[in-house]
Amino acid sequence: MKSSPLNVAELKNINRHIILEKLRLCPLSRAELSVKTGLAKSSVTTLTNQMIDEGLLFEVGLAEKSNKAGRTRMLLGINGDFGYVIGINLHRTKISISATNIVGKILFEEIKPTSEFKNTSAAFDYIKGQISHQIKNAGLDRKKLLGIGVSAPGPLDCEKGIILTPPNFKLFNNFKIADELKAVFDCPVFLENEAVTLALYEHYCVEEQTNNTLFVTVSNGIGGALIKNGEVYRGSHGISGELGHITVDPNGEKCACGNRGCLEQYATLDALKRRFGFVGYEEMINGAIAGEEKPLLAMEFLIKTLGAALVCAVNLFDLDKIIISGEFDYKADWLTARLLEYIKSHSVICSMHSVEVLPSGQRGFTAHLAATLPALNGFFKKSLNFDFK
Amino acid sequence: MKSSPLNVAELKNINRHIILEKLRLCPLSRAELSVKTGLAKSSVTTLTNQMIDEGLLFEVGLAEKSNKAGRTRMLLGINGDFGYVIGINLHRTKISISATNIVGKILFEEIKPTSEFKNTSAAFDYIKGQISHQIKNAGLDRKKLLGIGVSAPGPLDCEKGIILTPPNFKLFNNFKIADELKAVFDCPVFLENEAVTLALYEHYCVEEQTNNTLFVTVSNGIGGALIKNGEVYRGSHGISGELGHITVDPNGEKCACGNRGCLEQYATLDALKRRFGFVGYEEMINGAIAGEEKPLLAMEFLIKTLGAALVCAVNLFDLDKIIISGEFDYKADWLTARLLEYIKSHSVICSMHSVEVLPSGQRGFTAHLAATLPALNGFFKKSLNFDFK
DNA sequence: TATAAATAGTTTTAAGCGTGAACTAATTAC
DNA sequence: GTAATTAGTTCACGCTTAAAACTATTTATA
Repeated sequence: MKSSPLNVAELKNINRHIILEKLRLCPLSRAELSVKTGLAKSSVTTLTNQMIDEGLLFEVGLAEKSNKAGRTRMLLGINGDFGYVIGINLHRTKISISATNIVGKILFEEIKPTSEFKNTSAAFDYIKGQISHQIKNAGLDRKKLLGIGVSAPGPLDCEKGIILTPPNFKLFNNFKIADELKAVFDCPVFLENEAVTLALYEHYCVEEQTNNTLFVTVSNGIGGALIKNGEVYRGSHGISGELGHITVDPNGEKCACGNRGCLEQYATLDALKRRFGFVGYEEMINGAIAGEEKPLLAMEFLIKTLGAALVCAVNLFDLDKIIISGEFDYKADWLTARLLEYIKSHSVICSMHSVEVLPSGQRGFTAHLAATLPALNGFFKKSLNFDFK
Repeated sequence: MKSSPLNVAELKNINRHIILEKLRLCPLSRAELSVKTGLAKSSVTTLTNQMIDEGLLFEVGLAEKSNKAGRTRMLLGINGDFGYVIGINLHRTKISISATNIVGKILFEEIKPTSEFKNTSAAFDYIKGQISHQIKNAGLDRKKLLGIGVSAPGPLDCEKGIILTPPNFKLFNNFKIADELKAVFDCPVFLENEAVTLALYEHYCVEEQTNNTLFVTVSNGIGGALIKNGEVYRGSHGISGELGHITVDPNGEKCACGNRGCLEQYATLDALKRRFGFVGYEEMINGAIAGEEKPLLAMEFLIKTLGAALVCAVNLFDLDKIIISGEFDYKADWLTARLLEYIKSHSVICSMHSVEVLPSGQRGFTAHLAATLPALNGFFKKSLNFDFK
């Protein structure tokens, strides 16, 4: 109801963030910033010098001489030491805690199996204790903690920061994790599902200019995260992207969700194992690539079911990029090429423009580090959400 | 690539629009505007007085006395005479042209069958001529034309304002209607599909606070428009919401889109007629309400197929409201109640929060008038799209 | 009827913003 | 060594919003 109008202070804040966003990827000179942001040279000088004084930026050094006439550019970069963010990845089998500074340098990481904790308070005590301990251990300034990101299995209430009632994950049932962490560490807390954090990774570190990307993670369930022009699309309640419950076969088995023949019953590794009797995905995909009959059958089944759901998503969201992550992200080119083929021949959208299907290809980058990204994103986007209504 | 940073002029513009947006629904006093917008009283005075000078606002009159101490509020309202917008609805069978002023008062409307035009230029000449003629006829000032909205059957390139290649609609094949109209009338032109314009109607004139609403129109095809917090969700290419091609039966008939068993083959009036041999929808729905066996069977078929697609949309978009418009918007309560029931028992989302299914209930308000809304929306939202990147 | 209290709206003043023009700084081409 | 070119700074200016003191108008109360 109440709006957030703009005053001059917020105006400045917004322009500062526009500069920050430009510098996130690589150092730039003041002159380049002026061109790229549209701000006057003098304004860039004022703002950047203030940010340097505050320790948020620093003068990286003179750019290489360019054979062009004129003074050499002084490159400005984001000062990683300005602050750091923490990522907590709550997984069904393990809890991980990690930290990176604002330019993504890893400061610490630690993983522990969930089996070690007998109840919520034990697990949460561990989290609190470990964060404090690691901050001290790494010699970090408590005041420079800019935010905590938490990724957890859905369903979540991202806005309120509550882990609702995830199946097979009783450890944090109905847990107000954002409030709890805020109370202890006095910093912004961002709760997201794992697909969203991985999608943010793709946006932050891999992609240049994505338009409308669906990030699909396949594990126990099948999650989807939609990123539109760098923004996470959220439904009414921050849930959205429940890809796993697209109907693949209206006459299929009953699913816990109330529907029949949901994608999750067909296109997960477990489902394929059950149906086709494989042990691991490597066996399946290698066999399929080699052209063996049985593995090919299984993969065709996967392509047909997952493909059908993706066609539905492409038609509804008008996607131009789909990124596959999770269980099937191994020798994934074979799968993605065939999924693309399926989508191309089954979607109306594809008659109008092209769609890409890509493997996430970030096996070096673990999901637990991605948990830091919502906090990083929060820092970089901070105070940009002024409201029109 | 290039950003649009904020300067003080744009800042003012934004705050002016925040005020305008508040006044769109009902007159308010300066004091109330101050509270609702968050702007200081003095700022509201400055801005509103300027807008009054420009003729955009006017003093409606003193509010009714309220038994409270203090000076009586002077209500401010939007001055309808400030300007007007034109809406052109290009339908397969008819072309309509209409105009309303900025507070929605109808200034003129005219409908003509498409059969009267033998080619594109004849039809477009008619449109140009009629607009000019009607503007003159109604005694309107050409300079006060604030924008033209065009609704047309998809596929469209809304951004570039091009009608692409709609099936069964050869009259405007690959027609750059926005450019053509801009050249003649020198004002902003907004091209949208009909579902979007109707959804905007729902947002502008009916709803108070919608969050995530899917607007479904059923006619020859089945279109969907998603409105999130008053913004139309657009996919990568302004298409999105291709609800009609959600797969309902993977083993169904081949569809022109390349897929099998698309919703459009089941849940349109034509499809139901083919399958169940009815003449009109009235017959079907009245029979179903009366409990007759055959009509009930047909309606159950409709509920199951349309319901399945809606479940898919609910799961993906995390909707909280679905509005049904078009062919089935007659005695629609019966249908919407049953669709809701179906969705509730088949969607994961519904286990977390409630979803509404409503008939659009705007049969008084014709689609051709809705064509004005993109232009109106453009006027009210103007210059609010500053870019972070 | 007078007065206090409350609310609406205006005026004045101040602090802060981005900008453009004029400036200095540093480099290359000739 | 000089001119041309690019990078970056300084400063006056016009603009913004906001806070405080102000006027205007109403109700409650005595």
